[in-house]
Amino acid sequence: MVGTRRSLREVLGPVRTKEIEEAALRVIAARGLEGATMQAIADEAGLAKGTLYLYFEGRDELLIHLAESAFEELLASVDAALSGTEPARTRMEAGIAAQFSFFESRRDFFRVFVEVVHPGGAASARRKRSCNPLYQSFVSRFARFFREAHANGELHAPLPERLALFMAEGVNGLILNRLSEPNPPLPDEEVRWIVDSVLNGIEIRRSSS
Amino acid sequence: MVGTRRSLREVLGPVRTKEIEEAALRVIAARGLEGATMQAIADEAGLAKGTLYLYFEGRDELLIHLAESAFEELLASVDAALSGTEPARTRMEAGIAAQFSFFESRRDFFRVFVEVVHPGGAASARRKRSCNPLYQSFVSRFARFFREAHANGELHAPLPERLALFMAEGVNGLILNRLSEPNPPLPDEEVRWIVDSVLNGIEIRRSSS
Amino acid sequence: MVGTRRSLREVLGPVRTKEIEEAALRVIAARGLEGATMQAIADEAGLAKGTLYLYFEGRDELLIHLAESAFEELLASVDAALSGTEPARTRMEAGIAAQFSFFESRRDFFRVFVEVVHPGGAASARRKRSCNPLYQSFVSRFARFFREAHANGELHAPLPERLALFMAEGVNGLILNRLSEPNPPLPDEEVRWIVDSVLNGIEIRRSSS
Amino acid sequence: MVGTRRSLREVLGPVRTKEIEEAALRVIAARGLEGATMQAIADEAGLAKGTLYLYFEGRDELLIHLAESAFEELLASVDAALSGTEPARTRMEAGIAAQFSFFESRRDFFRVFVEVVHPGGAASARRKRSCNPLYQSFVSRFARFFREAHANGELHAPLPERLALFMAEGVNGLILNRLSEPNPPLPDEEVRWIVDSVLNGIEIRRSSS
DNA sequence: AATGAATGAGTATTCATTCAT
DNA sequence: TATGAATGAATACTCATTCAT
Repeated sequence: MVGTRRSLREVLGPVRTKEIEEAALRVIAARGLEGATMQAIADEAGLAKGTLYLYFEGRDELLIHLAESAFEELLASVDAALSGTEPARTRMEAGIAAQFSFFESRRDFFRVFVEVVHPGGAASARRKRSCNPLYQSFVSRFARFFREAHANGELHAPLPERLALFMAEGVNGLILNRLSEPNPPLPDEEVRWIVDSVLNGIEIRRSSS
Repeated sequence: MVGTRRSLREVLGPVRTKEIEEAALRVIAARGLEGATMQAIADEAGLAKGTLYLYFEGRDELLIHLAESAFEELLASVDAALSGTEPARTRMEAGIAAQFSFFESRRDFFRVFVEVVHPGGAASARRKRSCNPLYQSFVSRFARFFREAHANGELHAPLPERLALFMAEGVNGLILNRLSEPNPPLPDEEVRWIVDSVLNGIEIRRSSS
Repeated sequence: MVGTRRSLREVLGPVRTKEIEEAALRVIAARGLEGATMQAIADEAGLAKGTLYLYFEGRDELLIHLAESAFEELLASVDAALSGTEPARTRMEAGIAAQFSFFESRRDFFRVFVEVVHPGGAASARRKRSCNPLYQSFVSRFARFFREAHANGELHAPLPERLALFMAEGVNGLILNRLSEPNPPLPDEEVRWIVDSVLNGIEIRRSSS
Repeated sequence: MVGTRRSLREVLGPVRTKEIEEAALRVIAARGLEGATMQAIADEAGLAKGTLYLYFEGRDELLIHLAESAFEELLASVDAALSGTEPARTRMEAGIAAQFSFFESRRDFFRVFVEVVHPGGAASARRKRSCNPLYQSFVSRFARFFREAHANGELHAPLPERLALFMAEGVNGLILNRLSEPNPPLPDEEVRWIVDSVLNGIEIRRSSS
């Protein structure tokens, strides 16, 4: 009995936490990051404003936690995509496709991601810099992939970290752009085109016959 | 003499405008975009709050003007770099180097750039969406370059706009990253590496003997 | 008990609203409409500035609500006075006495009344013009009275709306004047004198013997 | 020569003063009293903001002076109308007609009149109470008229000051109302109706057969 | 005498956070 | 645990007034 009670509490906490996070996500989707006031989140969650502070220290912590939760998903799906025994090209396509689908399915969260992630961005005075590691760990997945493929002799990637960052940001730019495009191409096509361009290069080499 | 007097006054306007812009830039550098309150900018400029409103209609206009001023410089230098008769590789290196040096010399402004430019970002509700064209015109310089090089047979760039965006964002990512690196490589090296990677591709093609 | 608690909360809203309105009234009395800043009202109410916004959407809404609340009282008492079966003279005296006592007991609010009511007044750009109907409905009570008395053959009032307005403003002028008079006559005397003058006329008609 | 110079100065002062007052009047007409900022008045007058302070101590003094100037006109025309040897009814009609035409020809100024004149009105904290006398002197013209007509045996006006005030305000109410009427009657008709009502009274007296 | 750049106190309003219930 | 009333610091913006030129 006592055990039941205790576990109820222990279970309720994470549940409420999740509810609040999801409410916050919906609010951000609808009204932007700036419009995501504590009141708006509380309303959306069907809770009182003060209750939010029982589960999060404050607004900043809530947003950071939001980003972290989302990132865990992203990392998991990128990891799954990049690992395996297929050729590097195949895995790279899968990894970037994962990046695409993550942000496409949460396009509204994308802005939070961008803002929370870029260190020193807008509200950085308040927000802890510690959000950065999130992005680092995302990028570093690709970096590891490049490093291994380089070691394998599959890819020529002597600067895997930089390459990973370059790719990640370039892809993000494309995804962001898609948000404002009326009829963007299918994600898969875009992924294939990116990977193809980067792997093959875009320079036309004249055959010295 | 009278002419001198008059010109003094006429000159003061642009000077103050510039002073304020520079103060704003410094504040943004130190405290982020959100921390760039009118009071903080006025303090930094050694002026009274109200004085700012003699030169700018309001905060939004000031920030937009800031971005525009900077962009004009960027566009001019990118244009100069990309035009010419040298081979595509050379010009591309020059163009990206221009992008590098622009942001390296104004690294603090980078954030404004990013935020003002990305439509829908944090404070976008207030800001006019019209800032977007700034970024568009920057990217479109590279797009045009790719389109022409594609027509020339110098590059394989069937989707020049997307490629330009991908490159621009990728490069921005690298620049941004440099801000937090203790000892970043020389910009020129980094530029060469990027261009090389993109032009040649990173896949190692086995000779089919 | 639980019911008591709940009703406590539900009761607090109107109470606070009333408190704020009364504080606002006091401030207006002491410092004029323009001096009735949100800060001043909050101070007078013993509340924080922000609290005011929990009960009123903003300054304009507060002032309008103030006027409306007061008007409802006025209308009710004028209605009661003008209706009935007594002779027109008696009811008219009662109606004007109601107008008198309303403004005498709230002399400080009089200014709000005047300003809020007169369309196009000072701060009218902000305020919705819709306040006007308040005054209209007050005047129209007298207009109806005159119209009916005219139909009855009790009074000669072929232009009841104009007459009502003329009377209302004339009486207001007298009330306003009383505010600065050291020893104004008793309201009742003044009312009788007004009604007498208007009903009998002031011209001395010589008997044509 | 010296004399000429000096007189130039002496003449310029009043001229500028007049120019500024007229500019102020135009601004008030167009933008309301609250919109009559020093800048707006200066622009309208084709002068610099600072110049206004050479002719008026400040905004309040300017507005008061404005009211005073206008009142002098009003008083003169009312005086002319009320004096004479015609019967009281005729002179009273002329006096009220003067009041009508004054405000009809300066309808935009009417609001200033109302606000500046009513002691304790909106901005009264700043404005000196001394504006009141303006209104007093206007009203007192009618008061004197009633007193004399009472003494003459032409009118029954035992309380001439109150009657004058009552009439003045009542008439003002009608004028003000005309501002928002689409097709107000001719002023002369309205004047005749008012005077007739007040002189004859509106009560229908049954003949005691 | 005339200017207009500079000032800064003052305004309404927002919202993260606290705490008594 | 949950509430939501209360808070007050912070923000953008206005405008009467001053004063060096």
